[in-house]
Amino acid sequence: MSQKHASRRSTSISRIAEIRRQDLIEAAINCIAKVGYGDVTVQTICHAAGVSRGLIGHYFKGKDELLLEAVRQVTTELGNATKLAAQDAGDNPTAKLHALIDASFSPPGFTAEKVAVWTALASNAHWSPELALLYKELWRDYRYAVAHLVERAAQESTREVNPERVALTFSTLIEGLWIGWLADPESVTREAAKEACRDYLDAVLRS
Amino acid sequence: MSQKHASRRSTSISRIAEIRRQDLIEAAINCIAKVGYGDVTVQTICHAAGVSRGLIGHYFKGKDELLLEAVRQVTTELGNATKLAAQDAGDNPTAKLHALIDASFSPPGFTAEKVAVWTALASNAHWSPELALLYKELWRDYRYAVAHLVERAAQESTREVNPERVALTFSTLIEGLWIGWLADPESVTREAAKEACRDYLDAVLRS
Amino acid sequence: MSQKHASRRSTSISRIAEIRRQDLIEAAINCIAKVGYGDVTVQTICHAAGVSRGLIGHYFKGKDELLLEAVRQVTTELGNATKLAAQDAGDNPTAKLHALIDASFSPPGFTAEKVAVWTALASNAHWSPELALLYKELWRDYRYAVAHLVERAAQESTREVNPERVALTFSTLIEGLWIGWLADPESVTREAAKEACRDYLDAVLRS
Amino acid sequence: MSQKHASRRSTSISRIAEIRRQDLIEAAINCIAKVGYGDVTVQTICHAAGVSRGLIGHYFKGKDELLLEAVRQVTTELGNATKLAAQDAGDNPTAKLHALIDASFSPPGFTAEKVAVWTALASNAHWSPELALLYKELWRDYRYAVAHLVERAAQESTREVNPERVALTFSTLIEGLWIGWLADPESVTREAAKEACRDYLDAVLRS
DNA sequence: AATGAATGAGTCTTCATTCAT
DNA sequence: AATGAATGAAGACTCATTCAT
Repeated sequence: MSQKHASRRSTSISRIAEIRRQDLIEAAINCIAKVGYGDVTVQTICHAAGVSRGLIGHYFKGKDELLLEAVRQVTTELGNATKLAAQDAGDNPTAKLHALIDASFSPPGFTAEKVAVWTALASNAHWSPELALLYKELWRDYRYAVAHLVERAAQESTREVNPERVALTFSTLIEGLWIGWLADPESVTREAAKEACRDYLDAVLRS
Repeated sequence: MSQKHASRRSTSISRIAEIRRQDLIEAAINCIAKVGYGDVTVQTICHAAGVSRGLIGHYFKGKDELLLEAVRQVTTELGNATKLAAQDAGDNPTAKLHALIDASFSPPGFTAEKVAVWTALASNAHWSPELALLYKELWRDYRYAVAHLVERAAQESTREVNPERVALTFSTLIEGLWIGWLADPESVTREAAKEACRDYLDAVLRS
Repeated sequence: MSQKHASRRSTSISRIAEIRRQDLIEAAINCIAKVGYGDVTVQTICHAAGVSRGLIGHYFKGKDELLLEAVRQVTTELGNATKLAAQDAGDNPTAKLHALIDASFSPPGFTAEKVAVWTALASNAHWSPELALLYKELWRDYRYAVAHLVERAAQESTREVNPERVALTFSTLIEGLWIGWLADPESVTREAAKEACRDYLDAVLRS
Repeated sequence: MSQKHASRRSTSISRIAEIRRQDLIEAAINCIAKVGYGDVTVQTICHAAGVSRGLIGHYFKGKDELLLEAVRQVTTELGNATKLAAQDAGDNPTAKLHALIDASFSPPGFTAEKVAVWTALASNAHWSPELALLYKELWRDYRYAVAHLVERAAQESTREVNPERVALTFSTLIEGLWIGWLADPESVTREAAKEACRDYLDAVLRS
């Protein structure tokens, strides 16, 4: 009984802690999207999270760690949404690739917040070892999977393709469209982005 | 004689002013590339330019104006390099497009400094009206020209292409490769970037 | 019990905030008196208050707001001292006017700090909308009350007086004596100031 | 001949110098009136004078000296205007005193610029030895003269007056009205100021 | 666990002054 | 004589972090 109590209390405590962490992370994500990665402040985040300024120190080493965590979470969610979309697309590799395109420019993977955070990740990786590492690993895995799909899809085609290069182009195009959409949403609408990706894929894979 | 003297003196004075402005702009560009757009400080820039901190106020309204000017200069130089490359490529539209690709990933258009500044421009446009305006105008003009080239190039092909969409994809791919190269130079080498662009162009334009 | 605790804590917290605000305001007042309104710095004030420079931002929007608050407090205290003196003087309007004179050149209404701050108020109102507004309202109310007293006092006299004009002269004379005392204390002693005011009042009100 | 030339040249040079000094002094006066004593900058003054920033060093030790010179000039002009008015008023001491009142609130003695500068003088004397000295001497002489006039005027009256005290009150009232007019021109019009002074004088001197 | 008071380093900006031309 | 380029000190303000409660 007392054990149960203790464990229950500890669970509830850590649960609260986890909730607070999550609150702060989400607040950080929203703030990045709202004011830009470079203009996010601890005060901004804590205000958005509805907690006091000092609380950040209880759950994170500092502002940088919180921001890194926020980026990590966004990228994880993006990855999950992508994987899920691919899984739901059945066995056909071409269909899977098209599902990736769809998922890349549709919620929940594609949202203003996620794109803003991703843009922050991509554009700051060069000066931040942590972000750089995260960035490289994410694309490496993604490109590996895409290359595999392209390879399979290309077998149906008579054309000769370089799967790695196509994967690089494909992923870069998606990232470019994200960043372009953020900077100038009028020129890069979601539909236009999808069509651009589809066009590319069709051109590369058609016989 | 005295007129000549006066004019000579006034010229040399304004020349000094122009030189200092240029020094500061170049220092700003180098600083952006060195420490990142968000971490550039007045001190950093002035130290890089070899002048005192207060001098920035003599030639610019403030830090923001200097940074904007730096971005403007880089984009102008990039645009010039691009136009020059296209001009030198002769009349063939396809050749011109390939020249654009080459120029986009070769000095002097393509340098670490320029890519860093462009990345700053693209990733901050969403939160800065000035940068947003600059960004939109640059790509609008670029895409207009590329679309025209694509249209002409496509006439030789039997395929049906949407010049505007191709121009969007083309420009986005280049920008994505720039940003990707900055974030992870190992994955996106210059050659790989060029080949990715060429691949795309060939795939789209081939009959 | 827990409510009492909570309320006590919240009280003590807000009390600290109020104390700090008051500390800073008083330090500001002392600094104005010590170095002059134009030479007061944030550093000066915070040093005088025994706190760090950054603290000013916690309790005030900035230096200007703190200075305005300091002026406001001094004028309020001056007004209170004046009203209290008038109240204590009984019903006789002439006695009340003489009480005003006494209070105007005796502590706690009349101190070096208060006079310095008032001088700052009067001499800067022309270029500061906030100070101008404060200044006008203070004198308007004061003159209104004095005019009323003069009117009543004049009924005992056979002379004809213009209460508003007397009130203006009276208040201006007091202010002039304050400023004159600050600039040259040897020429305008407290006693001389009082006698000057009494002289004026007697001359105007005597039959 | 050559001597004449040299002397003429030196004269014309020093005349230019004198003109420049005067330009700067007048510009300083205008700036004090325009932006306030505390907000005057070297740049402001030199711009108003139509000369370059560095020129101030050629004619004055620094900003402080120029400002002091500006104050000195204004007070001199004020004194001259006052003396002239008294002289023009004939021999009657009462008439002279009324002439002083008139001159105190009429151009050229009374202008916005002069009042602004005088207010700066009075309100800063406490923290500036130079201004304090100037201030004291000016009023000392003025009060001495006024006391003399009051003494003579009082001989016509049956009342007993303290000339020094009246002179103090008189001068303080004028100063107070100047400062009050600057701070709140609506409450202290020129006419009201004159009438206040006349009222006081009449009340004190009437039998 | 949570607050917010407090700090102090860091940033931009202003400005009087100096000096080479 | 005059300019304006250049400096560097000093100012106000922001902000991440620490810590007592």
